[in-house]
Amino acid sequence: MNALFKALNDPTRRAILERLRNGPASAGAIAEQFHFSAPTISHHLDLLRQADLVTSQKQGQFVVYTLNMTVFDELLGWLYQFKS
Amino acid sequence: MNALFKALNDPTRRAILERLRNGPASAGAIAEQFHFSAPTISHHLDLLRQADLVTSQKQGQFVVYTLNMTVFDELLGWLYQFKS
DNA sequence: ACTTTACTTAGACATTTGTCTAATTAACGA
DNA sequence: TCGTTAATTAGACAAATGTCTAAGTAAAGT
Repeated sequence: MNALFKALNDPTRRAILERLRNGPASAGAIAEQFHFSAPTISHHLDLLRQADLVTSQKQGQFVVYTLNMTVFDELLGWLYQFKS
Repeated sequence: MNALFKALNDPTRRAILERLRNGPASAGAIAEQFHFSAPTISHHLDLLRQADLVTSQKQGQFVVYTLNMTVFDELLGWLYQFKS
């Protein structure tokens, strides 16, 4: 839960998630959209993975990141307790 | 949106929100539950207010904090775009 | 009036965070 | 086998964050 909120607490990481809504993408393809260095994006992807918001598979040279939506259920569950 | 995720990215602040589910409470009453100093809790409450997650009204000596659930709709809306 | 109670503001400080450059690893292509 | 491309790891650094103590403000009690 901590890792989840931590991962979501950054506009770049949220934008990456939104990017991944359109389907899986390689680290490089993701990085192209942002004006940050590759290591920075790599670090963001790492935090997203720690929160289990994305998964990654190595495909040849590339590392393909995929959105994992099941984690959102946890968040929805937490939110739901406030909806009386 | 930034203020919202920022406010949620701390276990103490989330615990305060959960405390407030049981109804409004004064800053002091909230602070009693935690082993942090009053200024620290006051600061957390400030961040929650900045995110509009709580409102505060002064009642005599006391400052009563109330959960504002309407903000969760914004979060639910953001989440919803991922639920294909 | 003075003291106490409730809370916030101000300022300090260690830790965490987001970013960078440089170096490293791994796969591909000629 | 060598150079290129894709990505991560390592290390540095400024900025943001969470905590504290001390000081300030304001309402209530006596």
